[in-house]
Amino acid sequence: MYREIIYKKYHLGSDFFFEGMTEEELSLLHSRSVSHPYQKGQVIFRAGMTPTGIYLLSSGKVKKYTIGDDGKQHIFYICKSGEALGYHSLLSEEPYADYAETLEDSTLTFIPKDIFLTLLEQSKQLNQKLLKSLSHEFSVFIHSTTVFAQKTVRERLALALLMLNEKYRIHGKPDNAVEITLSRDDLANIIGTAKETLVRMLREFKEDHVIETHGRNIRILQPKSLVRVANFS
Amino acid sequence: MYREIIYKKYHLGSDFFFEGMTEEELSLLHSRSVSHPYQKGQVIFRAGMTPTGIYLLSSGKVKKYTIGDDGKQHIFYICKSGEALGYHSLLSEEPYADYAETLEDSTLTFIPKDIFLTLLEQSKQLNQKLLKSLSHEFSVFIHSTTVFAQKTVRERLALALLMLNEKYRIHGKPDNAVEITLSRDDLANIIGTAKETLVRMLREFKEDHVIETHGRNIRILQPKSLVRVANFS
DNA sequence: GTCAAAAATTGATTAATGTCAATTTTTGAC
DNA sequence: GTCAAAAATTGACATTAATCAATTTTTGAC
Repeated sequence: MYREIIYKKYHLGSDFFFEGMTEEELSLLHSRSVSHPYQKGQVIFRAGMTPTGIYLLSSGKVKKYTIGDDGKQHIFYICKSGEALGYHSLLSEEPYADYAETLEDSTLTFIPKDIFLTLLEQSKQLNQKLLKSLSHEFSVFIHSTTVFAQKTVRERLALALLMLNEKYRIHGKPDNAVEITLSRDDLANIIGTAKETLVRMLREFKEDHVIETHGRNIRILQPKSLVRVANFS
Repeated sequence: MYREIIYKKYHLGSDFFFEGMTEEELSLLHSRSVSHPYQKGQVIFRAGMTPTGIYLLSSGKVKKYTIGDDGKQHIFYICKSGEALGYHSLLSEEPYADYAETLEDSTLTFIPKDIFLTLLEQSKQLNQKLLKSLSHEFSVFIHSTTVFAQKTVRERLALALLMLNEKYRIHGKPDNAVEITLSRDDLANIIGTAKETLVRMLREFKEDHVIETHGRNIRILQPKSLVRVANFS
């Protein structure tokens, strides 16, 4: 049950954008799109840059973040394979508002601006999917601001772990095999706290046998305890 | 200078949706839209309800909020006249994710779902404006989450006051005549803190002659001091 | 496997913010 | 204007989380 809620409240839904297109549309899409490997830690785009197209994440993981006035990253989203990146600024005709950076070796497909806009012009379906997805994002972001405005660090950590458990789930493998691989700094920057505070709370969850760690990797043993800790409905 | 930044980072831009429409489109829009007065404190829609149309705020102010798991309001946006409400859930085909409630006596125009969707079907311009506005909202919300994740209560209060100063500005009146009228509870629920903490910080700002209060009303004397306090760029 | 660099962890302390319980002020109806 | 109810303010205290300074563990290149 909680899994559907996590999905609904944390997933942006930019996969599906290019589903159900006609042959013609697909061939236009592929005509000038290029696939490119990225190493772990490579920046895909930066805040302030002008977009020249959009990206599709074919494999790997990408963190999306802003950099606050004090220079610290705020990671507000983790993309997994299938999701699109960079369409907001293309559509709003504004420079990028955020940074995108790979968390592991990844493959991205670049779709040039003119191709994407031509497709958008031609495909009523793509248009509707974008409108629907962007409107859905609204609910994701107001949930997120509410969590930050009202929940404690412990509660936010519990929620983040549940969210990451879904992001790192591997299709076809059992639930309890999920390993969350993320630096402590990144995890702290997801929940908006100091690394030291994060580490202390992880230790508490470990002592309560809610999670276990192998090196930096985290495995969630009792998701339902996290739901309880998060005070989450 | 800071005023433009505040506008860019805090304004959703749903005014303009119906600008520049053809005579035909306008007459369709007006054919079945109804204007209706709302008293201060009336709820316009609630989270979980299914939308039956969208609203245009012709006069007055509306707070948009969620209710957190502990029952507290999180006010994430203040609408002023000209802005639209409720279009997200109509477009995402999901129940309302938030509450809308008038902060003062207001007038709202209701546009039924079928009219709005027909217009959307017919007007490429409306379609593009929605896509552009919804994408822009993304930048507003990630700014907002970053502020909550990284800034102190004092900094958030300074930012909220600057934002409200723009919202409560009256066209044609001098800047220093703006009076922010909002209950302390509402203001606390905007910045995500306890009412008592908010009151203490307001007192500090008062002692530093950055603001002055008349009853519950707040007048900003030195916006630039607030920019400095907010550590804001 | 080895080893240096990077990352994670821990401890001690300080600072920020929340909570609870009065008390005072303001508001809005009459 | 009057007055009760609602809202705002203040004080004392508890709790949460941040910071600073070690120390230990892990990682990744060789």
